[in-house]
This record gives sequence, C-alpha cells and structure tokens, in this order.
Amino acid sequence: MDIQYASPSLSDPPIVLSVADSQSSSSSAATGSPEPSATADWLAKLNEAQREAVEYGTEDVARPAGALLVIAGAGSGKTNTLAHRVANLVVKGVDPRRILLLTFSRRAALEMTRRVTRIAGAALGTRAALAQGLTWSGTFHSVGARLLREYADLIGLSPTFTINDREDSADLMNLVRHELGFSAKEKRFPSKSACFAIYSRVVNTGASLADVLNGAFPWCREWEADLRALFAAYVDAKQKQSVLDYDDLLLYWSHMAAEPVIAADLSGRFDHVLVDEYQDTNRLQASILLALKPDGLGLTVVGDDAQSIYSFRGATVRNILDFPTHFDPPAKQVTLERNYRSTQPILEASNAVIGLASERYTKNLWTDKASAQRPHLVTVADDADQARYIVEQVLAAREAGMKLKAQAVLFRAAHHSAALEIELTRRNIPFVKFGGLKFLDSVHVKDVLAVLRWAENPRDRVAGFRVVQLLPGVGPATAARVLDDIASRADAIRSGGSGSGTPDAAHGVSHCTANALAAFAPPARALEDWHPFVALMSSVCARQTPWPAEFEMVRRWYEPHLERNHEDASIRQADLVQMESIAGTYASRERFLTELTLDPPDATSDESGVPLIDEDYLILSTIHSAKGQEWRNVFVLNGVDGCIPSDLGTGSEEEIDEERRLLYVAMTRAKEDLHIVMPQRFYVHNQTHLGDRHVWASRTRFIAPHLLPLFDSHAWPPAPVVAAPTPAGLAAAAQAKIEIAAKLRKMWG
DNA sequence: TCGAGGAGAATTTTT
DNA sequence: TTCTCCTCGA
Repeated sequence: MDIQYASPSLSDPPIVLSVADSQSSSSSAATGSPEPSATADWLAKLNEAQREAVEYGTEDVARPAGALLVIAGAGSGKTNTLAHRVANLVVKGVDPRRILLLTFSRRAALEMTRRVTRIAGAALGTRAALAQGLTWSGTFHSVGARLLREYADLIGLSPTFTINDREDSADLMNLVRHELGFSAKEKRFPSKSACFAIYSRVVNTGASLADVLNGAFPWCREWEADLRALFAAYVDAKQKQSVLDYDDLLLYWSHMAAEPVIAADLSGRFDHVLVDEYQDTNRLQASILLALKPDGLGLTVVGDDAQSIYSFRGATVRNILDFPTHFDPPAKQVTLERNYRSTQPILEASNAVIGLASERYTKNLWTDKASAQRPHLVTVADDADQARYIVEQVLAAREAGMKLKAQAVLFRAAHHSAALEIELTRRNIPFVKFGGLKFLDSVHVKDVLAVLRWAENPRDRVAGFRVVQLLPGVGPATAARVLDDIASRADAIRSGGSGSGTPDAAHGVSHCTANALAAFAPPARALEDWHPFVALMSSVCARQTPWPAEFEMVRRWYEPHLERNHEDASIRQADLVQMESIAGTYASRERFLTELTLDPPDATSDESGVPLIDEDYLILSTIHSAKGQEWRNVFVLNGVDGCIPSDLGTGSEEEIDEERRLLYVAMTRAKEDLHIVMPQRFYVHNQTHLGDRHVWASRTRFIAPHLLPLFDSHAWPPAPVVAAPTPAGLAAAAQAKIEIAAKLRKMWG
C-alpha cells in the first residue's frame, strides 16, 4: 500500500508507453485515426460536461492548455471525471511520472491511482506500465515531504529531517514555553495546544498574529507579545533540531518554489498538475500551486464551494471562487451539476438546506433518480434511544439485504458516537470508526515511535526527552542534562566537519548519541536499566539491524517499561505487535515514520479488535472524514442545535455557514435513505461543578420550519397503538374489572 | 530531583 | 470524565 518511489533523480528516462504501440497491439478500429470519431468508447459513458472537463486542452499534450476549474457538485462523478482526465492525458502520451496529482487524503490518492490504472488500462489494453507510473500522487503534505527531502541540501535542510505530528509539535512548543519561563506566570498562559493552534493558523492563513488572536482566540489577546516571542523561539528550536511540523512542509515548499533557480527545475518536472478538493486548500497551498504553474498551463483544480468544511485549518472558499481570475486569460470553467448518487427527495432536501446559506452558490444539482421516500427526521428521547433507533434500523435494512458496509452513521464530533458504540458492542454488531482519536496518539505507541524518531534524527529533542524519561529515576532535569551532553558533542563535530545538513554530518551526530549516552553517569535508580538502553540506542543509531527487525528490537526493549508504567500493559502490548506488522510493510525506517505521521492509520484498536477487511461492518465516521464517500443508507446523529451547528462554531456568520455546509455534506452522502436523528434531551458533561446535567435540545436551525415538508418527520419509538375497543371486548373488560375488584377484596378477606 | 497525588480546567473537525 | 499542571513528600 506504500507509495512507490521513483529514484530521486531529476532526469528519469522517459517511460515507454506510446499510444501507437499499444493500439497496434490491440485490434481497435480507431487505430491511428485522427478524426474526432476516434474519441474512444471509454469516454462514451461520461456526460457532456464531464467529457468537456476530461478533454479540455488535451488535443496537443505537448503544449498544455491554460488553467481549468471544474466545479463539481456532490455526487456528480467528480473522482471519476478527474480519473478520466488523468487517464486521458496518459493515453495521449503524457508520461505519468510527469503528472502531479494532489488529493486530500492518501485514501483518496489510492482510490484515484486505482481508477486511473483501470480506466487507462482499459483504454490502452494494457495496465502493466501504468500501475507504477503515477508516482506523484498524494496529499500536499506528503508530496511536500518528498520534494523537500530531494532538495534538502539546496535549501539548507538536513535530509534526515523528521516530521512532528500535532502532539509532538505541541510538546516542543511546551518545552520552549518552559525555557522562556512562561509556564510560571501569575496568570495562566495559554495551554500548549492553544499556542500551537494559534501558530498554525497564522502560518496557514497568512494573516497577522493580531488578526488571528482577535478573530479566533480573543481570550489570548493579552498574551500577544509573549506569543510572538514564543513562536520565534519555537521556529528556532525546530531549525536547530531538524524537525518540521505539518505546516513547515507547506511553508518550506512554498518558499522553495519562490526561489527562481529551484522554481524552474521544480515546475519543469511536472507537465500537468491536478488538484482534488480544491475548496479545502488554504492560502499557503494556493501559493504553492501558483508558484508551480504561474501561467496556469497544465493546471486543473476540482472542487465544490458548497462542500468547503476545513476553514478551521485555514482553508478558504476564496481560493476556488477567485481561481479563474488569477490567470490571463481567465481559467476555463466547467460545472458538473448532474448528481448520480442520491434520490430526488434527498437531493431536494439537501439543496434546500444549502440554499439558505448567506452566500449564493453557483449550481443546482439535479438527478433523475426518483423515489417516493423523503429523508427521515426522527425525534427520539435521548442518546440511548438514538442508539437503539439506529441499531434497529440498521438491522432491519440488513435483513432486507443491505450490507452493513453500505450503511454509515455520521456525526459532528468524534465523541458523539460513544453511546452508539456501546450499543453496537453490546449487540455484537461489528463497526469501524473513522475520525477522532488515532491510535498513534496513545502513549505507548508514541513511546516506541519516539525511540525510532530519535535514532532517525538525533537532534530531535522532543523525541529524546521522551525516550530518556522512560527509564525509572530519570525525570525532566536528568533528561535535559543528557540531551545537552549530546548536543554539545554534536556541535563540536559540526563546527569541525564540512557543512551541516549532509548525511555524513547526521551520521556523525548519531555516533554522538551513543557515545554521550555511554559516557553519561545515570542517577542511581536508573543504573540497572542504563546499559540495555545504551546498547539499544547505539545499535539503532548505527542501523545495525535491518528495518522491520529493528522495530521488534525496540518493542522488546520497551516491554518491561510498558509493564512498569501501565496497568493495562497486555492490551497496549497487542497494539505494538499490530504496529510491528504495519512496520513490515514499509521499505525503511524513514518511510515508515514519514508516512505514519502524514497519514496515520484510522482505526483505533481496543479490546474488540478491528474487524477483518472482508467481514461486513457498519461505518461510523465524523462528517469530515466522510468527505468524498457515499453509502446507500446514511444516519446523521444529533441533528440538533448545539451539535450541528456546534456550540463552539456559532460565533460568526462564516462559522455558521460552514456548519451548514457540514450538514449538507453529511446529507449528500446518502444514496437511497437518509435519517437525521434528533435526541430531545441532551446530556452535558463537565459544564458545571455540580456534575452531569441535561438540556433540552431543539431541531437544528438549518432545517427551518418551511423546509419540514421536504422531510418525513416522526417520533421513535412510535406511540403504542391502542386497539379500538369492540363491543365484545368492552363487555369482557367490564367483566374483568369486576373480577379484579373482587380479587382485591379477597386479598384481605 | 522524582513521581505520586490532588486540584482545576476543559471548547470540534485533520494534514 | 479526563487531562494537565502544580505541589509536596520521599
């Protein structure tokens, strides 16, 4: 499942895959024919707009045409269209390795590669060469990481840089915060994650610190000067340690692309750049694209302004709305309005919901899939009933022949599904949850990864700090001394050696780790564990053990520490064993660490275990993670004010509109049946010191009263049906009453 | 200098 | 409830 990497040379030999070759080997009637009728059958299934998007500017692929913007409504065959376009380019003779395909997640990248391979394979009558051809397909972040490693030497970056995920970045921020003495202020300084969130937002939106504080973090305004100092020190620390955070992958890329010398080489590598989900890119990402293709030649972006749901990450709808005018002449625009996914009633309700947005959208989806079933708007008493309703409906649908996998439950926040998960477990219904906590976030996984990260990049202070403190008797103070020792030795080498940042220097620094650890006098309590630790680190730093085996070695070393520190060691142990099998699928330690940070596995493994791939299971997903997916039967949890829109996201008009789009995205995932469930009573945790309490919730404001006719409203469980009494029944009842009265008297008589 | 234990805060979505 | 931070005892 790993992305196959071509050798990092800038001059790959051209791939052998000419149209003439493959067509002469097949018996296609259109062989070599230049007429329009040569438009192959494989495009025949597309509708007119899709076809326009696929064929635009591909008459002469040697001279790519100007920028193309495809506005693709929900369910309009967006992925399919993009895949056809890529396939079409390849069929027309573009070297697939010179196509850069940026998708939103690696899941999407895999799906795209799969489809392109199939479509182009069918068109060409061969699939062999193609499977490995589309090498530059991935998320902005993962492609950025690859490019930065290739150009590292040119831009003064160590090629062995490691990537911090959000937690690690927050930890580093915390270290810096302590060093600056901000933790000891009289009034409490913003928490480490708040600091990091502010920093990240500034980077991604390109706005000023003051604006970000005012707009999104008003309660931190008083700390502006301190935050500025903190961020400066944070950036400094990252550079000293050769670590990059997520934002750096984009930031370095964007700066790199702005350097004329590198820019020429960089944009020369790709004839065509295609971007999926363009509505969810931020300013920084847009600037990268413009730097890659300043004139827009060969640039295609696809997106839907109505599905922009990532503004919290700095994404801005303006990117897609303003795209055409960045170029001269303006970008060609194609709009896909025909929906192939949902039934007419579902689409009508969804259109009505999005139609209430304050900003007008550019398209109206239509379908010819008629159905008599309107979306259900279901009122239930509380969380528990909501879970029972869903279980009942899911099972009923499955009885009727709909697989569990064809059904999904969507929710705003990961914890909304807690009650449902309990009910599903109780009823023995397998499910897989997407979104929310990644299993990389658990302590034990992070511990093991920290050992590997530290070995990969000895300057990574966060990793080292964490690893050394695993030993009993070693706390922050000792850990800091150890790391300072290592750093001073490394500095000595660096100042004596050639330049920093070369692999040789990095290798030298690895030696320092082992030497410094060996020379360090550990505190008495750590004495016993120190030697095995030094042995492990020097082996790992020197790469004495080949890759997947190295993971096992680290895991075995970690075992006793795991048992000492955690009650539930055996469950955590199982996670690590599972991790080890994942590790085996990566070619090297560096690939493993990078890919894992950029695209961590989704499923959390608790005692119940992850269902096997071929088993049938129900999908649980946050709405964000459901992007681009579809199911026959969709349940939306907590369709009430406070959840959608979230209480936290109702500050400004824009935020409310984003929540509205979120509901729209959720609704348009449904192909046949849609249930929006509204618990009336809502338990609120941790709000007051008095413990749990509940509030009465009302229907989400996005389904305004005048939209109700588009839905099928009912309550669950249904009120018990009282049979109309018949004369005979009444007579019997009268008889019974008398008998009861007699019985009651008799009790005491 | 560690590390256990207690007090108090906590805002949701993801690369 | 859970996590994080701080204090205090060893």
